[in-house]
Amino acid sequence: MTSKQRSAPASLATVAAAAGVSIATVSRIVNGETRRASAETVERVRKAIAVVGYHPNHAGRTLRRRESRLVAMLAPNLDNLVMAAIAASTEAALRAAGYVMILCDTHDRPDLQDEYLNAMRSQVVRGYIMVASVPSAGLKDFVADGAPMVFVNRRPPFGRGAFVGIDNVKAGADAADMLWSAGLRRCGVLAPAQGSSVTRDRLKGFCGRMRALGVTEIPAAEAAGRSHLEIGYEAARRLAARNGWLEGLMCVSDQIAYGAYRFARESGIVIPERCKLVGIDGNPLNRWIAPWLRSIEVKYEDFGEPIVELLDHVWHAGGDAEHIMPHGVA
Amino acid sequence: MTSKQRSAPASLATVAAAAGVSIATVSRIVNGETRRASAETVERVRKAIAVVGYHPNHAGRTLRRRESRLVAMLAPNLDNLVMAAIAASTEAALRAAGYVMILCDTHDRPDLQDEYLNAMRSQVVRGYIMVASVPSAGLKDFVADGAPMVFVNRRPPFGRGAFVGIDNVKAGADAADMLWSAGLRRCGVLAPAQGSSVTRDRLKGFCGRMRALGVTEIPAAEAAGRSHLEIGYEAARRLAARNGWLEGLMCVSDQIAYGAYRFARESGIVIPERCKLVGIDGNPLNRWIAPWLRSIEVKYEDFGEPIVELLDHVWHAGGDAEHIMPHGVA
DNA sequence: CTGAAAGCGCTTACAG
DNA sequence: CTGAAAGCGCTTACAG
Repeated sequence: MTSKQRSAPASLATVAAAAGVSIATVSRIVNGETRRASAETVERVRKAIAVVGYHPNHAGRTLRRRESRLVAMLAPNLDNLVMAAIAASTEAALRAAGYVMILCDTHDRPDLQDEYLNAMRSQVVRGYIMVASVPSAGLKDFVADGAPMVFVNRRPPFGRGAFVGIDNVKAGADAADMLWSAGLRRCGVLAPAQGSSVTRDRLKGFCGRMRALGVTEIPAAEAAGRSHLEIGYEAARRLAARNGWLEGLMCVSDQIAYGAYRFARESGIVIPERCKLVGIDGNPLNRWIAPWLRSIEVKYEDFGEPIVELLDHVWHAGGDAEHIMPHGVA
Repeated sequence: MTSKQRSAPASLATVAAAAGVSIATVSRIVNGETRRASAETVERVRKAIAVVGYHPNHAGRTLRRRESRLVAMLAPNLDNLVMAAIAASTEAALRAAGYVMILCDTHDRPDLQDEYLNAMRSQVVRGYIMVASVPSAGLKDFVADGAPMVFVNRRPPFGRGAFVGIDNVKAGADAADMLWSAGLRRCGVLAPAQGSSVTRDRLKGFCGRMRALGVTEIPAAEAAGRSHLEIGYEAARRLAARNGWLEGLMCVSDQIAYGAYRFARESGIVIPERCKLVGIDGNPLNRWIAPWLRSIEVKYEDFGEPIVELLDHVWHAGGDAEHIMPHGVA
């Protein structure tokens, strides 16, 4: 039975004393360098470790090695299954490589992003995974300093950097094809007001393809805000007020489609009979409760591997790099 | 312009040399002890900090102080908006109190939970927030050792510990009332097979209330698995196969209701006309795309504050404690 | 095969 | 008001 009193935790010195060997020897054995020690010593140290209940203290190791096994992920929010899928897969890939991921919620705010960047540097993290980063003074400094970074979804805001994401221009074009091949000719677009590179590219791809198909007029509505749900609702309201209900709507993200769906329902419009919705992201909830939504599928649960690969690349080779993920048409 | 070469980061010693003062003085000023230094010295040090680009290294501080500002949250998954809301609010509350949260995804697996507990102890974290923890050997040891822990949603598995969650028995009873007051008399229950304390309490409350209302037969179906979506689908299938479609279904969680909804749709059953669904959790997506679901509302975005309060309690006062959160009937 | 020793960056009584 | 010094736990050439 373990005592309920908290005593000073055992250190290498405690183990060394218990085993009657030097600290250096214990350190080597703890770190798996067992071939350079006699079997008998290894055994004695192992026993001592169990007896005194030793657990390594990474502060000491980090201080000495000048690097930790921590990797920071900065994400704009957690309330989106897209983020959850990216975070979960990256966490798994990092863990498999022996790293621990710290997930920071920046709320899409530059000031919080900088606060976290500084906090993470103080933790001596080994790398930064910036999911949908926002341009900020601190980020600019980190990039200039050559901090090991991988950007996800949104492209590096200051040029340099590794990138993992889909071809958003193509995804937008595919969304156009989806509506077109369903026979719809008069379609609108719903998007966030202050678009990131993601939004811009998806719009560009969609409109480009539509024009190539001979469509000259593409009604569009935007709305500001942080929640794509609310953006979708408001943009749908504006578009309907201006252009009435169109045959189809291309929504820059599935969450925007969810918002548009709600406004349609409240307006007595039946989706998809009266108006077809197409989104981008392939939200995993679609097949369960949003069967009315057709979406460009992105396998965010596959992002973890290439993200860690690129981080590795940044560590060892350095220099820019990108990994474009495939997307599907469900 | 910052150099693109990475040089050794500035330490207190760098600053001290640049300012022509001792390391101790710089340390004091960095830590805000400015009243014990002359204004002139403070100014000189501040300037030196800016010039050499100093940023504190927490490894050194943690080693010396024998404690960090890190708090670990272990959660069974991220792919549920319930978790996202708890994580986001806790992160905000911790940040306001000067702590940094590390979010770990245990995938509801005892082995991973133990792996993370050990990793977090090595990071010298100051506390552990166990969201829906699972019983494990490591957890038992940590509890016995008196590690500072707050349990969320699921009760402490080994007796001792602080707890934040709702009154699940009452929530189950409220769900029963919801169906009853809608005039439904023949209702079934959908639940996960290996129920946690959450599931058990919700079922207990529901069945107890139903019996009190004179209902003697309550058809129930269970299914195993990790995904409540799939559990809901499968349990609905089993119940329908055994009892046909009932008037109403009480789903232990909203995610289970989503699963049941899909099975109903695939079976040509119209929800809610043919069968009413009641869930528990108040998933924020309901109002957007699941208007057919009535749910017992839980404000998970309010959990952060009491969680941090209880952690504080554990640190200072110690001993068991609990904070029961209210829930609503939407 | 093993150990003594230096040093990572920081804090903190203590002395002055 | 300021500094010299010890020490937190660990790793790692180096010597033997």
